[in-house]
Amino acid sequence: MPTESPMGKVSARSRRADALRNQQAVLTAAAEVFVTSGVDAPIRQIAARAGVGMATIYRHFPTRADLVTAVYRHQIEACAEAGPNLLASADSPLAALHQWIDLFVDFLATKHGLADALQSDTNRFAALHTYLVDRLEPVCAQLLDAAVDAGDIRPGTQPYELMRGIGNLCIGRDSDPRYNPRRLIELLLQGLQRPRAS
Amino acid sequence: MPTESPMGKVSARSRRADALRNQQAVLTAAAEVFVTSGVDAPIRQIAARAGVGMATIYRHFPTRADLVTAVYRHQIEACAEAGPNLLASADSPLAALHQWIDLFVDFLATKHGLADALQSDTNRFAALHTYLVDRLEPVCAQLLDAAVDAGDIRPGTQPYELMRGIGNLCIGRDSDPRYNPRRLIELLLQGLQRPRAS
DNA sequence: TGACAAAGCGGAGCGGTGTTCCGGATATTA
DNA sequence: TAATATCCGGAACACCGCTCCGCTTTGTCA
Repeated sequence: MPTESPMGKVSARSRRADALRNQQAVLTAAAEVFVTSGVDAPIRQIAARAGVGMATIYRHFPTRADLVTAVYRHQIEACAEAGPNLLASADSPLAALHQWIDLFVDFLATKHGLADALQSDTNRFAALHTYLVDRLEPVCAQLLDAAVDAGDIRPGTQPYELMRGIGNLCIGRDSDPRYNPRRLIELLLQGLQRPRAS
Repeated sequence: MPTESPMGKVSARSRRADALRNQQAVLTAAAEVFVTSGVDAPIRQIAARAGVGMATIYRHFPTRADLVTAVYRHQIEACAEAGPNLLASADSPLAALHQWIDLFVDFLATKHGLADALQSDTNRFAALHTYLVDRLEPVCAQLLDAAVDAGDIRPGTQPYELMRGIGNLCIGRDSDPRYNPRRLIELLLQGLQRPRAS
């Protein structure tokens, strides 16, 4: 008998075996489809690849955000855990912040259309947005605070705003070779380092 | 007899009067609908408000981008013309750049979902993107060059990248009170002013 | 003025997508 | 094995972008 996870996130208690199998199949299929067709791929396509009906997907993942969150949960978790590690290993808090933002950008940039979907005008993907913020904002805040304490950057920047700005800058990165979000993010960090606007 | 406009943009030559009336009705209706429902409002809705069929809209504005461009052409034009004027009237090239970017942000921020749509992953709105860049990039380049020549900002920043970054930062501005794109844009400009990263 | 051709119009219809619903299949338990 | 709670599949409905074609309106010319 498996011990119940504290959050009960994927608790196997009293669930039929085929339901679990299907949930796994959906996750695998979704991960594959997202790579080629982006996170907005039609549900029918994911269902077909997983060999299940559409209702099965909706049953396990009521909103698209739930599905996307489940698919990327591990990578988000890894990004969150990297924060404190970088703070311990990097040469300076500022360097740690730099490297962590690089990780964050890598995550967003390798997911076809993820950044685009995240900041959409409506609240599609609201659940994913919430999860991402809940998990990563404290990490970003810790890195920011450390850099401020070390005198590397000016105080006053809100972690939520910074993360969201970085996410926004990553949108549509591959639609034009003239646009490279990393250069602008670098500029943003330069702005943070400026000691103080008189 | 009206003189033909140089670009032939809305040339009235050899067009039926009802066609012109309808085109105007569509533009008016679209402008109204965009305010409440955003630039992604269903074509049917705009058609109903204008009192025309959907085909009439597609006939005058083959793509959605054409319609949006026509609706906002005057404002884009005004923003383009403001560039040189600001350069002449502001205290410094840097101040002119600041003020012009403020205008640009005002334009984007008051259009429900415009920024969102502009940078979408696919090339919906490609025509609008092209028009905006063609018209505003030279203006932005002129302001940047002047600021560089005056020694106000570091060289090397591409106007296209800057404009696009600013546009991206304006996405989803009203979905969370914690997010204020202007603060981040200010940070970006601070980064530009930093004399030189060693 | 009146008729004719060209220009323009409207909305039904097609293809695609999200989401729901329910009769039927399946796993689990006794 | 039989009973039942659980779960499944895809048909069905709603909505949207876009096209197509029979019909209407307009401008023109005798």
